[in-house]
Amino acid sequence: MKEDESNWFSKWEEELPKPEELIPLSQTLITPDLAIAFDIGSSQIPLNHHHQSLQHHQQPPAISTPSSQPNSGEFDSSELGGGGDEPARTLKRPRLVWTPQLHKRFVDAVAHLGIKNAVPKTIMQLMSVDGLTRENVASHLQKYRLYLKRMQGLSSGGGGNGAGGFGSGGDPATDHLFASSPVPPHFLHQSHPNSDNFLPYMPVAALQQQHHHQQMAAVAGHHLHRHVGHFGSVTNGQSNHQFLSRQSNQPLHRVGTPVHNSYMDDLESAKEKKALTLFPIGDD
DNA sequence: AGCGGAATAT
DNA sequence: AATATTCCGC
Repeated sequence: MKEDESNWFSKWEEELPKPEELIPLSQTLITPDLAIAFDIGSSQIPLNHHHQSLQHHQQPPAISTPSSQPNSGEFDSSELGGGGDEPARTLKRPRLVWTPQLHKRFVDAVAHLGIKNAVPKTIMQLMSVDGLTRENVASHLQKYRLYLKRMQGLSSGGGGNGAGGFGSGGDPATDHLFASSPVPPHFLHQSHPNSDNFLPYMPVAALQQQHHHQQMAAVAGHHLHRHVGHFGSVTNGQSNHQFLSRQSNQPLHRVGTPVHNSYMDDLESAKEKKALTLFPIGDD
């Protein structure tokens, strides 16, 4: 059984996002509106591309909520109410789409924090995905917990598979996303009573092993990034290392160039509501 | 005052 | 169904 742990751990190592994989992650959620609003158009953030990124929703009726949004009167725009068409700077974040990659990061973060310390804020920090909000994580976490719970109730046979397959256990319609990442065993067991943190030691070596390849990480406007420096030690004597930490600052070359992944493309063009899709690429 | 979490809304 | 937003207790 201890092999289990080392085993999943090895897996975990392997599954660590490689630099290349991090890129798409980092050019995430900043909408052009936001970028503009922040005047950080300097860098890049090409989101304005036809699909793949934000989307203005239809704005809700009431104009209320005037109090917030210090729009600094620049685009005073009498907002909706009368115009009611282009809510120019009605800043509203696009819905976050939890891609398998993102979810994986989420799971990894939770796994390493231990269920106990895995709270939205901490998870968010560990994930260090730039546009990610605590609310995003909280919402996802809620759903994820339900998923885990449901799974514990079942025979342990079919639950946490996921790698490559799905439907194992016979629920094809199961939570698509959740089934796509390996759920660390301990998740299903129990909330660890007192001796939390099982992680022996983060083989940071493994990370370092990645050597300094082209560590291009951050890409999007590194300006308004809420990058978290690092997490030396959160609260409890958890074993926090700086494993996932990277990206954010590091103005490497702009990668937003020919990274055109034509994937679903207009697949959803039919839809009115597009959501922020971090990275269309889907591998694991 | 903010956070975490369930409830509720879209 | 998937996310977001609200509500409430700490």
